[in-house]
Amino acid sequence: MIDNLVIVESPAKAKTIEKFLGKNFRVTSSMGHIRDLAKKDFGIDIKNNYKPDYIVPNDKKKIVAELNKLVKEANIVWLASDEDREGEAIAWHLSKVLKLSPDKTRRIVFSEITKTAIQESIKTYRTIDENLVNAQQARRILDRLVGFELSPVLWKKVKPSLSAGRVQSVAVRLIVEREREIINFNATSSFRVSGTFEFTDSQNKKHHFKAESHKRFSNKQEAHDFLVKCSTSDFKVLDVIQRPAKKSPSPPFTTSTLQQESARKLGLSVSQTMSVAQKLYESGYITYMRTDSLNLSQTALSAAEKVIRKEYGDQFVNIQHYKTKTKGAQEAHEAIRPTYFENKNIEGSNTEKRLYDLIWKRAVASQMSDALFEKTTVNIEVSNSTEKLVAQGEVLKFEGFLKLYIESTDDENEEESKGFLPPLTANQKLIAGEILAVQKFTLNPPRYTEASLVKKLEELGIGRPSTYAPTISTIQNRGYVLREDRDGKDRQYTILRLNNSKITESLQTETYGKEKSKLFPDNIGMIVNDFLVEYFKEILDLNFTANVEKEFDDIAAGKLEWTKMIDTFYKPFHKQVENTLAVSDYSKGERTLGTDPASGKQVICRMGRYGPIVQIGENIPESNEKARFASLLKGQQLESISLEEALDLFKLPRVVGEFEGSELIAAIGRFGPYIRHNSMFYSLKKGIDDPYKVTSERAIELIKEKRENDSNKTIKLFDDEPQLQILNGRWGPYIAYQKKNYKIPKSVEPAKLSKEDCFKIIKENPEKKKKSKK
DNA sequence: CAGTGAGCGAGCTTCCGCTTGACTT
Repeated sequence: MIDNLVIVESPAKAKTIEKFLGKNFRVTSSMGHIRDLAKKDFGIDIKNNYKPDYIVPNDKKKIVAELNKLVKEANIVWLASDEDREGEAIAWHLSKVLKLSPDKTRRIVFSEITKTAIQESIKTYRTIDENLVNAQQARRILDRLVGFELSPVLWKKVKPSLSAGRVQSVAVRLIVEREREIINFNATSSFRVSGTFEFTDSQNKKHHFKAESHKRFSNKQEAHDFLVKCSTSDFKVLDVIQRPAKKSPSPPFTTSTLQQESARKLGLSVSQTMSVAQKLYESGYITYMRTDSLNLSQTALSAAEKVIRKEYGDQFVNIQHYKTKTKGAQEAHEAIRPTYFENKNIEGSNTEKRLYDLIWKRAVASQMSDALFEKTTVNIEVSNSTEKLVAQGEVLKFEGFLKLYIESTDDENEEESKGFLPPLTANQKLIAGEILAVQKFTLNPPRYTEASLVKKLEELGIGRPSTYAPTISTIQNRGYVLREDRDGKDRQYTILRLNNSKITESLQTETYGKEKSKLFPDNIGMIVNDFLVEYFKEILDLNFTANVEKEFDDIAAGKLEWTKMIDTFYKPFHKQVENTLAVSDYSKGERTLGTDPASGKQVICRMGRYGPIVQIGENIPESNEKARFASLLKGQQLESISLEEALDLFKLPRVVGEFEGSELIAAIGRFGPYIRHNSMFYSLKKGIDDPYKVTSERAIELIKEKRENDSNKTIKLFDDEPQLQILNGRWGPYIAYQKKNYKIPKSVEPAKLSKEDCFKIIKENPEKKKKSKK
């Protein structure tokens, strides 16, 4: 017999709590939700006032069976799932599925896992809050209705297997719209003037420093005019303004900020971060990693305080409570923090250690004092101009939390850190050194990274800590969005240089637009987005989630009937679905690019069966006219391809010449440009060869080079067994036989292997397991 | 891996949020 059975959501949490509760309590876990809507017929009886059809999914049956067994033995069952909408629903589903009688069931909640909080919750148990459960049911059913009605519309009107939903479709929209802003962005430039100045102080010591113009000069002529004035000007200090400044530490991590910092500092993707954090949590090193709360428990605060006092001293301590500002935050947990602040280091993999270090530093720093600075601004008078130059300096007076932790930013063009300024006073005469006017271009809005997209979604109140990583994966798996690097492009900028009263002009080259691990919309993402925005404006609205959340709050407060809310939403929505099916065309992102100068026929681009294509002319059976097709290259988008680029696609494959009686053909394939000869493929060299221009001489050179390499590749052949080869590969020597490759054990010398030895290795090699499809 | 693009149609796909392994590489 079990006196008290406590059910929480996660096994790691169960283990911790069991320690706090003593012998009369048995703690187990439900592993999250144990029931969900059936997939058949929506799992909702729409005609019967949206009656949900809940089932226990197969992978939860085992857990439910175990729980049933434990419940039978228990006197009292304590439902201790999280203190939020989903947690309340989990408790309710448990009570239904396990058929818990009200007299032996108690609902408890605690928002931090500490002994006092848990013992307190046991004293203040309650019953299940039906209103809160109804708010969750409304949330669940709304998501199911939206997802399962919209997705099939896409199957019929765009492409099978696509998906749409309240969260993912808005995520895709953000990326598509940002890309269009970037495509339509026109960089403008202006000139920024900066110079070095020199003076000698009363002790005869020389100092120099840098200052720059407040004003940006809109063109070269204006900048030049200013430099001309400077060339005959005297310079002196107009005034020196000093003011104190401070910088406060960031709050401890939530899921979203952890994902952002871990991407910036450790280069991890959103899902990598979560799986490493999961490991740390299961090992008991950190608190729960899916949270939107900034709160730290009293116990945690005291522990942090102790560490700071010991390691840095009393003046570094500044214990404070952070308040969550995020829309729709549910605050069922603490912020992410080390379980034991005393543990500065942990055991584990390299990545686990580094992520733990980040979490530890961030949590400790959040309880440390502000960093104090003194900022100095020096205005400099230019005698021949009304423009002033400004020098700014910053001196750190007290390190505070900066001793431990500096948060990174996504801003790639952050101001370089301001340094120390020499002691300047008003009226100090200055001698100008070199003065430069440098052309600076405006920057396009930044593309999203996985982590900055999570940040944006969180700001909009869309999605939850447990779904950020899966959502980011879904939109990539559907092909809506690609995570890619892009090479930068070169551009020239002008520098005007004033030195010894002479102005010289020079051109320099800079790289811009280089991208690393950024999210780009792919063709299908843009087509789906445009379709959904056109026909389902309300759901694609960035505020849709925030709007329905208000109604969920009303349901939770008992002010609104959940079925009524769903009905008000569903009736017009469903009508719109039917209307869309009736009126919309098949959506393939078609765009007319212009006319082909050679044939005078129309050139269009669109989505074809195997991907995006360009098409010249049409298939007209009566006149025997055939359309010509060409696939877009990787990286080209239907959205932005020009007529010229489209026509270029038809120039390949191109016959370059002849060699050994066979044609040399240049083309571009999946792995880049190549030369085909006798059904063999020879890659063109990146950055050197151009498939449109490559000559037959160069092609033959490449073929000979490859043959030479291939002959070095061969270690041993067998006359009586031509299929068997011993070769040298990228990872060392291997055996190739019937299109399969086999590793050669390190202990043997490849060249000495006999035919029999090879077959023995082949036989002993374990058959590779087939990739199982989920 | 080096190309394709018509049309028919059975049977399938799909949501968000709460969890942790079971799977590969």
